[in-house]
Amino acid sequence: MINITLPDGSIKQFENPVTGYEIARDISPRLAKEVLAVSVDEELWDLNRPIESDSSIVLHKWDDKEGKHAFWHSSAHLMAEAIEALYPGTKFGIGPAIENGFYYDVDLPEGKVIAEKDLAVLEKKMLELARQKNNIERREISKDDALNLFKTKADEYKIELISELEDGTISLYSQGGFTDLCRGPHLPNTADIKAIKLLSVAGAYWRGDEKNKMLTRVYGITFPKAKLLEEYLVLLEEAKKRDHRKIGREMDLFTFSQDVGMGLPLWMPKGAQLREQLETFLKKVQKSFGYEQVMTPHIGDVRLYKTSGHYEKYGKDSFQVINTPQEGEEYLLKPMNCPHHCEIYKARPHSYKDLPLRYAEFGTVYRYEQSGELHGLTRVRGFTQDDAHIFCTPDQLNGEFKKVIDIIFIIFKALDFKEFTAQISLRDPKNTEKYIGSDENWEKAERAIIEAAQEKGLNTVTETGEAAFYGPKLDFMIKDAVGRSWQLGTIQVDYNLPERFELEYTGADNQKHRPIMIHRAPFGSMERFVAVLIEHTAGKFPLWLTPEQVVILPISEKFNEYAQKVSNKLNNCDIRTVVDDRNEKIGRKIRDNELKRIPYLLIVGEKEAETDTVSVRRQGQGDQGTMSIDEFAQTIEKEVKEQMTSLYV
RNA sequence: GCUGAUGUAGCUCAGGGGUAGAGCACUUCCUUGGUAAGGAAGAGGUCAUGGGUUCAAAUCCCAUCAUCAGCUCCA
Repeated sequence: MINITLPDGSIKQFENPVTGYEIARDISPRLAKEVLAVSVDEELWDLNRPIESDSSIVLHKWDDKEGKHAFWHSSAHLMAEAIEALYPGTKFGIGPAIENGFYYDVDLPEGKVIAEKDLAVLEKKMLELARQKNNIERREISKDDALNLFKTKADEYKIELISELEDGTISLYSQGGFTDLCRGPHLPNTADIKAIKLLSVAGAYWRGDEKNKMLTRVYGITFPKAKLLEEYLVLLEEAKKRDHRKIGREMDLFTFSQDVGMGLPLWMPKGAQLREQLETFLKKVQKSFGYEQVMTPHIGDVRLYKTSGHYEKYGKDSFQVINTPQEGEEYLLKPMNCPHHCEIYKARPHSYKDLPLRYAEFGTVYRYEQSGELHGLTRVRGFTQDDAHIFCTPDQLNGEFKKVIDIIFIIFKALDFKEFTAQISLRDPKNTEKYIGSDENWEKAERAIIEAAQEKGLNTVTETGEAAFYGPKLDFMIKDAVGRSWQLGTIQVDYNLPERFELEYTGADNQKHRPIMIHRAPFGSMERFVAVLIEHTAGKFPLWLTPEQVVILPISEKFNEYAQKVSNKLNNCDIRTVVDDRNEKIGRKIRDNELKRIPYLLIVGEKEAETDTVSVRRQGQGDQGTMSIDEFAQTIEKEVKEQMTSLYV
């Protein structure tokens, strides 16, 4: 008798060894149809692998991660089978499932290439093979047998992988005429793969090491239903339409110039307006949390970064030292604001009564990024951090840390980021030379973060080895409107820089003590944040933030003067308004300004000019009727105020 | 940085060893209008840069630069 415990705690009993598929069928035929893989005591198994002892199981369908994973992993095998059929003699590297789909790295026979245009043929072959409804079968073999098998195929990649495996843990999966080394799990049959799209092909080094041979990597995605593929392709299109580089150009927000240099964004008036709005908002929030603005220059003496440790860690890979012509002094473009802020702290003696001190600065920093890493506003060489450093006592650390989390919550709420997770990044204990500072301080800092995150009830994941060199981090990742994840804000606890800079305060005991520093940037960088915001909103920013809130459209040039009067009036109420006085018909002006994502359009003609009114059109909602100028101004003020006050709740 | 693709007007893109193309945007004129494209004319390009091949190069070759994608997801 075998007892199978289901996730709801209920137990099913079976006489003989039973497979995941059989259990699903026992529950309902519909479930049996949909189930893709099974977790047996938290280990992922194939559906048709017999369970021989008492276990807890979870059945995975398409809608959970494990189900998709098995589906895509099998799809990778199906693609490999198709590649082997079309390009005999191909050697195979690895072919995992990834977040959205799968890839396979292959080494094609001499003289053969797979180009974008070949993907359609490959897709067709995959569908043809899937329709053969071949079972995917698992087989466990000894290490020697595995080695021999792939030696006959002369597949040095698989041989390399096998030689690193323990004997007794090696499994093969076969479908049709194709066999691959694989841990699994897989679908029972390739026939479940109904819709296939191969997305791209690119080079990738074997095991990610540029000293190794470059293999051909083919990316693809598959679905159990054609409709799901269609939806996915629509989503891809949508993501493409939201590309901040495209929208940034369309909306005249920012630009790049080869003559200024790569990765150095230029903010145009509307983009600058947007940034200013964000900065004003954050400054206001921070002020209410007791922050003080400071300002520091863009360069600093090399000694500063030697003290902080940045020079040693990043100096070689950074923008190089700037020398003064006469004295030969050495300066660096600042890659961080923290050393400057430490010097501000140091400029005066401090009592425990002064703490916490919270120094904030929209500080522009410059970092060398490899040319191939640059990407729009999300990866640049010069950017402005919404930086602040909190100097506090050990007693204050937990409270201060939690207050920073509150600020981040306010920002996410203000900008409608509803879904987010937090990542606790700890140091890699096996690789301590990557970090500065004592073990004791690291432990304290890591504990502080874990506790604060817990007390705030954050949904966290923990990654070891992802810490900054001077301290552990709590990073926030948001999900945007089309489901993509972005890393934004960061909070870091740091015991090390205060030590390196010999920061002190006098305690109640009249002794010198060392403050603790919190580094934090809720937006991360203004550049990156604006990019994410553009992609999240598709350029349709909330009213309080958008560079142009209102455009006035005179029916004909006869009413330009009235339009200008209305515009002046609204601008006096701090409503950002312009007049579209082009010699065009009203339909045209509406169309153009809707496409420019203007929230409110005001149509003014004879009727309105006579009665001091405006005809209001809300973006995407059409005609909203007529109201007086004052009434409209109040509506806007109210809407903005509601958006802003909801931010502080 | 490495691998590959791309680079033609402000934008989106066609073309292609022998006088540089379209649509949109822009300028001027006509039109003066009522809720998503009125009409006409015009201007705008050393075809990324530098070399080479050729009677002739925007086109073919090489190099450089930039942009895009991948190189981070590890059977």
